[in-house]
Amino acid sequence: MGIAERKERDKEELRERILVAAKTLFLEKGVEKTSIRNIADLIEYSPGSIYHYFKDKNEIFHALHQGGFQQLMSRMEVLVAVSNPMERLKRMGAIYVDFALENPDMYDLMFIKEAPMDHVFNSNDEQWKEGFGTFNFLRTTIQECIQTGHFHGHEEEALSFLVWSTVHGMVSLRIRRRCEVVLAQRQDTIVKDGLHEFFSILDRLSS
Amino acid sequence: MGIAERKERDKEELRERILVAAKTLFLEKGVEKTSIRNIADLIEYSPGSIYHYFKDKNEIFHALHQGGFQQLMSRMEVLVAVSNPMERLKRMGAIYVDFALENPDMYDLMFIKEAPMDHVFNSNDEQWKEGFGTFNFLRTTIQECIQTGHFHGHEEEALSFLVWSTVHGMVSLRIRRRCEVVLAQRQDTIVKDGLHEFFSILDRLSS
DNA sequence: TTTGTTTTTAAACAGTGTTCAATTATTTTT
DNA sequence: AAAAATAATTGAACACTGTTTAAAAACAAA
Repeated sequence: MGIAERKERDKEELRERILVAAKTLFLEKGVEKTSIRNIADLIEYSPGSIYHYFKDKNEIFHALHQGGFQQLMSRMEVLVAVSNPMERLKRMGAIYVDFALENPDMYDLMFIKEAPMDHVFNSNDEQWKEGFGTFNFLRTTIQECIQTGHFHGHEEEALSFLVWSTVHGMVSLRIRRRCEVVLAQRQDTIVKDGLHEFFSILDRLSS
Repeated sequence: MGIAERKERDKEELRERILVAAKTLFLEKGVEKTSIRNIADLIEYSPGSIYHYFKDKNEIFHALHQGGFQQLMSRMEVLVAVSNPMERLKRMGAIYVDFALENPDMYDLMFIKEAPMDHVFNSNDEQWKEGFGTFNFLRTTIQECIQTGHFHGHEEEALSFLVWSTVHGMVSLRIRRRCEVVLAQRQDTIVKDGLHEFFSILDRLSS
């Protein structure tokens, strides 16, 4: 019965085409300003047919949201080879910032956009555990830092949140263009410079 | 000619009523989900009449945006009485975070939403100087910290950006509900706890 | 070829921001 | 006070939006 399989493939292919079109438009014009009709036009199908592949617009967003976490997670994989937890922590920050600055729109989708977070939260799919996993990786790294004598007197969970917030804050201020008004002359380097300051603070806390 | 003045006042009053209604709805349902018709309903006028007082929905947003900066700035005013720059820096962070958590939608409007940045940037002078002023206040405070022997080896501008990013990161992750999935059990306290960790890091950098 | 199932479509619904000619209210001039 | 001029307000219309649904088309199985 190769026919059922082929139909399955065809269906999966069209689903993928919708996703590609949606991603293109989302990253180009933003989620809010992209309509189902825009997506339908791009793949040359009727608006209604999209609802055969996705329950609603949120589900399309959700699918792309997941993809982003997988990308970020895969970038982090090289870090398992870094045994020194302080070194790993810093490299993690650099990877995070690089990912955000190289894929600002995807980062926006993942961490900034007013997203259908209800959907993400309610979907009991294993899949958003990617995001969970990335944060947990940060937590265990910081735990190791504490175990090896760094960050004395600090609480692991709150400190992890603080570290995440610091890198997120820098890239999101940059992406949402809040530095432009206030730091016009060094827009391009300010995030890297800020990260550098952050590293030097971390180093100072080690000794 | 008191009539012209009275008309002027009446016009200003209705403008204000539109702003109040818009703010109520924006903070209640979000900017995107508030329609001009909703605002018109609330003040019992027709949708079209709103366009006599504001060019478009963005201009309403923009007016509120400005108001937000003035609010934040006025909260900061008590800090001129704090002479110790390190103490002032910490109190500043606390005020910033409190403002954000007490007015999450207004904060969202000011620092997270992407909509009106072109408008803010293009709108001539005065207006965004509020924002500029607040950041400059942070910078001079940090300058004083450096002058009094703190943050040795750090560069003032990048460090200021880092500090801003840290508090912004925490509150924006909270406001955009990115902690919920990953820090479900202590959502309500995580920002305060994170800020506490931040303060203790700052203290450690002082000595 | 006929039946049954899946995919696709066009039309419709209720909503959106915005524009505009027509109406109403108010002020100024005669 | 009546007429003219000006300003404020309206409701209908336009071109969109996300989503639903009955009907049509496409296709597989009998």
